[in-house]
Amino acid sequence: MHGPQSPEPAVPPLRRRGERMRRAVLGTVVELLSTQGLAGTTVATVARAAGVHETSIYRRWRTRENLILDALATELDAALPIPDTGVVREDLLRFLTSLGRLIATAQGRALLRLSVERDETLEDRRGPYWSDRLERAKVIVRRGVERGELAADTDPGLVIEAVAGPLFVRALLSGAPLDDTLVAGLVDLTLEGARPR
Amino acid sequence: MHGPQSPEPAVPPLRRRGERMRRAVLGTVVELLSTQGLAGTTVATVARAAGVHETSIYRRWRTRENLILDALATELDAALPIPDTGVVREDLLRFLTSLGRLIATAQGRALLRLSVERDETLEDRRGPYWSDRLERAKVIVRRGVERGELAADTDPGLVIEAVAGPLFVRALLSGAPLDDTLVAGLVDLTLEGARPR
Amino acid sequence: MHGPQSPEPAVPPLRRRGERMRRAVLGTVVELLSTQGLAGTTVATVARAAGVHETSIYRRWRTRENLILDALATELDAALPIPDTGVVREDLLRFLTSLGRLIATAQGRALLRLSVERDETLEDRRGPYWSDRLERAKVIVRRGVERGELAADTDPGLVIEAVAGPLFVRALLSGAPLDDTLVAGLVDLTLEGARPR
Amino acid sequence: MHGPQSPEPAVPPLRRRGERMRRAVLGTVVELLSTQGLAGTTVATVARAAGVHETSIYRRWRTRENLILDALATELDAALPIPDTGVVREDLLRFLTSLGRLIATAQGRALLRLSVERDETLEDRRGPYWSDRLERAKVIVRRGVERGELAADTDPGLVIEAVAGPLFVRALLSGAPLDDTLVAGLVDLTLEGARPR
DNA sequence: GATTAAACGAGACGGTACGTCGGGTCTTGAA
DNA sequence: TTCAAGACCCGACGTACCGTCTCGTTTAATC
Repeated sequence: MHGPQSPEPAVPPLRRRGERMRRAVLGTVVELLSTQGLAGTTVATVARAAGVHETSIYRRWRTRENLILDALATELDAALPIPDTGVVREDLLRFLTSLGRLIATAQGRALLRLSVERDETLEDRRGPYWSDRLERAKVIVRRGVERGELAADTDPGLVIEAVAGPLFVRALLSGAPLDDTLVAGLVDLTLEGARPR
Repeated sequence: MHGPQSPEPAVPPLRRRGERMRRAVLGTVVELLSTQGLAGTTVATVARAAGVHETSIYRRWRTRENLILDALATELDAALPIPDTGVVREDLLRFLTSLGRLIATAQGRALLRLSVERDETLEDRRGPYWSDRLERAKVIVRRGVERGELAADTDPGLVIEAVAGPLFVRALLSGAPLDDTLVAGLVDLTLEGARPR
Repeated sequence: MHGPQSPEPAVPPLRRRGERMRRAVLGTVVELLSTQGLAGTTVATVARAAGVHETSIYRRWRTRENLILDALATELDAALPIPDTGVVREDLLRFLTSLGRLIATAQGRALLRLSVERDETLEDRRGPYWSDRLERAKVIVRRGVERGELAADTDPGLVIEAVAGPLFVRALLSGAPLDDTLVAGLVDLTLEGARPR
Repeated sequence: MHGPQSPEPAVPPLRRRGERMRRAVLGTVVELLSTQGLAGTTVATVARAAGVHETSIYRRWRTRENLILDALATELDAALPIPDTGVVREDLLRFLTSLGRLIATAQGRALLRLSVERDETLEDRRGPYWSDRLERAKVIVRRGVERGELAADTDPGLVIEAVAGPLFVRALLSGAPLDDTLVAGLVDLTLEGARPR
């Protein structure tokens, strides 16, 4: 407040209160999602747990959906690094492993569900989350092509979808586990194909 | 009510009225799902549209979820044939095309979403629907292996997941289209692999 | 249940539950109005005190206003008898005294205030309450005219308004007391006039 | 603050900017009251229409009530002259006509309603407005008594209440019109009485 | 003409109450 | 027995105002 030697002299020190509140609420949301699940994460609950008034939440986020989405996006951002080991197989393995872990998280599952519940009447701001992450992973394939590891006409998007798709399906539909053997199997299948050699 | 000369002796007597009502309600549900979406398919709406009292629906199906599930399962059953052309590539293409069409249906999408919304507190009766269909498709791969078209150590489940997964992902998350080139690309990628040859 | 010898065979014995609830809620409203005042009579308060769910109240009365109005109208109906002693002065005195007492009641004051708050956007269902009561009192004047006690061209409505008006004004605006000397003064002034005789 | 040679010793200096703001806001309040009614005159509305920040209004008037009251009092003050023609009937006619016109105004009606809404929990600063005006009108009656036009024991307050009361009642409760024949009828009835002569 | 205290702009937040929606249960009368 | 009809319970969502608080900025009177 009085610090004259503050590192950012021109930065407006405003918005302190609002920012604190925002963090507190979003943190509470993520925590509740993990412990109580989606249905248990009601606005009233969040408000109480965060020590904030319900109306304040509605003022800022307008709807429960926005609130939860914001929480998840904020907390999950930058959680999926794109590896670059120089070997495409290794890159895909690491990427898929991270993705699998993310999906297995409480937050991951919550965001997945929300992404699916996109209502017709709602403009969409959720699908993009996952699409973006898959989009960014395409570079792994491109680098493999450049290095000659993969065929020149390989479709990066297709490869990423082929390896990542089953993970989502398992999480969303079958509930089957997402272990390392699955990941390795998928990567190898996609790289080498099922034909006998 | 007690019709003794009923033509079908094995059919449980009674239930005449109930059966008509059941069909009417389930049909209404499917129609509403297509036109109003999942959120718009409320018990009250269904009751009104079907000319039935809400209470009767609750009596029979107990919860809204059961109702919708029943409707979808009834309408969608046996809608996914497993082709057998003698060529694994062709079989996979046909299977995936059917699956894509099914998913693109209003009912298909509705069932998909419902399958995802499985709450922690709810015992699951939905995942199985899709798992079963994928399970049955494994035979396509097995036949390919037997014919020598595929490597002997090919994991049938893995192949099916690899080709089908992206379809689900697109339907649920990205909303990207499910066209023939996607299907062909997936099948070829999975069969031949991405390595240069 | 099956009572064939029921005394009122044609009367629908329905609505038992609803009626009990209605009485309980309306009674609670009147009581709260007396003790907590208008502002303290909130839907939530009423619901709690009546042991009824809030939404049930909204279902039946739709708005708080309707609820309170209904309560007051129900409780106050037929609370204002029109006397007929054969002497116009006596009739007016008694009528005014009743009216004053009614106005002084908690319910009376509440209904008065509500009657005034008639919003422009609302079709009116309140003004009539008091207008009706004044309307019915006109007969007192008419009988006085017939008996020759009052001038033949006396306007009954005018007389009633002249004697009753000040009571309302005191209750609504000045808060001055409504005692017997006021009532007597008003009646005599209206009957005899202020001119010296 | 202590300026000794200040021309107006009692007038507090400062407050130049504030005065412009004050007029703007109060004017807006009255206008909104006329067009939108009491319920539509919310602090936010006033602030927006007056081009002033909400907080500034709260700072100055503390509550919405004070604001509206201040607006009305300022705009309505000195709007009700006490005539003195030398003839009591004429004086009463003129006074009542002015009063009727005032009541019919948007501001008049607004003030009337506010006067009525005085809540138990609120100390009263409104009733006095109308009481004062009626109080001042008593002199009309007193002058009539002095001139011998009215009986010596005439109660001035009673006469004023008797003629003015019905006007308020019509405005507040019945919504009936306040025309000249009503005014004349009331005055004559109160002066001459309803007895046959 | 620079300074300084009061007033104002701006934006949250706390708090109360209203009204709505939808899922699910219970009771009663009638077929 | 089954079903129609109508309430009711219950929990959650979203909205509208009123009033308070904090901080930065302008304005206007004073030095």
